[in-house]
Amino acid sequence: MSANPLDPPPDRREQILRAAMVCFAKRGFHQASMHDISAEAGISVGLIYRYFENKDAVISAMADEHKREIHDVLERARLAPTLLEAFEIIFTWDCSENSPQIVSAFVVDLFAEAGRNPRVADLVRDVARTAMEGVTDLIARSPEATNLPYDLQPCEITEMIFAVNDGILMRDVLTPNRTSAERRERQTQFARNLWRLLFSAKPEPALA
Amino acid sequence: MSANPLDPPPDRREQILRAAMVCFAKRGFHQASMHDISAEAGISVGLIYRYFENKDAVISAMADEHKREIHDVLERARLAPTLLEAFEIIFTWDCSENSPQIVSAFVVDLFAEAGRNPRVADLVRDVARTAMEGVTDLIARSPEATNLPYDLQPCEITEMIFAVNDGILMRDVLTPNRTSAERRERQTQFARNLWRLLFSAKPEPALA
DNA sequence: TGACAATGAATGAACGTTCATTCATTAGTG
DNA sequence: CACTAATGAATGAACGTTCATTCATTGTCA
Repeated sequence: MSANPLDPPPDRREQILRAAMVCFAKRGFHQASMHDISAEAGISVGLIYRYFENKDAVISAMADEHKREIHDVLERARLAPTLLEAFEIIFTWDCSENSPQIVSAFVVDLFAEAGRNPRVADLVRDVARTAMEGVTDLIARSPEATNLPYDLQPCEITEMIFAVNDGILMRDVLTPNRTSAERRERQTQFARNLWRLLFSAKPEPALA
Repeated sequence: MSANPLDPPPDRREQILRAAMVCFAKRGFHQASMHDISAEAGISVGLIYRYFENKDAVISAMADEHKREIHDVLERARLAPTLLEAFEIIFTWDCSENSPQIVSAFVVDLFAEAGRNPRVADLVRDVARTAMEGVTDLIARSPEATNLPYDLQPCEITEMIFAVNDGILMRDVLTPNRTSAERRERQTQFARNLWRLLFSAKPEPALA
């Protein structure tokens, strides 16, 4: 039952954060108790306080992880060969195989928390700003976007992209029993549709 | 200090729900205590229990109010002379003059709660479904939408509209000190941009 | 007075946090 | 190596606080 002595010692911080993610997604920040988290992690309550000052510190650490994750997504999107593929990466970042629908519940809660906790709001705002700058840059560099439709500003396009992305994420919490593959499929479709609306020339011109 | 005897008797239910909206927006469902609500309403704690079975019933009643409000918005949008004006009504429904940024905080919290409370999820899903059917119908009847762009299905268009709308609402909690007028202006811009992307013919065709 | 509206102190459950204690592991010593 | 001392990760009962909920009491008006 006990760990093999050759195994590396468990990374408690990581273990606690993973358990906290599950509990927060399942019950929300303030309804998930420290006992829930310790039980999910398979450790004692007290041990959490060896690695985190208090419950708020756990929440902040998870927001930090979220920030790092978004950064990674942006990096991957930057490396995509076409703008459409970059879109697809951005729109499906939360469709991980091993954590179905946990991310969206967590992020919606994170925004709700940001609405009343200024420290969390600063963190989320910072992530949002960085991500939007990255995407604006992405669009500016792409050959697809040399002729922007109408007189839309680049930042307006970015805002539209993020609004759509966040909107999907928000609605996702209403359909909790979709598989990762289904969600990925659906969100890819959104990415394609938005890309066509924004950047592709009309294939079938209007009758006039 | 006491009420003028000629005044109509206060509608306690309404009074409590208004106070609850303020408290929920300020602190969230589960951090706002019944004492907070009673203080905000200027009544005693016990009196709340004369009008609501428990705290969950208050939350449900507010979700019901939200449903009725969305219904009203849809009705007003249906009466709008043009589709663009209908869009503007839909996109600015939460920009009430007398309750700045309270609505968005509440709705984000409502979605977060829906992610873990099946009864709330059912309610929100029901609102969402009705609203989307209404908008799909709105689009189908409008002369602007006789030539839908590309091969977008009507329901895909509706999903795009709601994603954008919810996305804006979600991001709104990050900028709490915008005035109602500023938010209205901003959201009207989104409505116009999306409308142009979806329904207006390209004024400047691509070089090819 | 009777009927109902309203109060707010009391209750007990649940929570975040603390800390005295345990014990496997490691270091020190001959 | 054998034996003991020191370490600090890990535990979980206990503490003080907060909260939703109850209900005996008080106020109001016909």
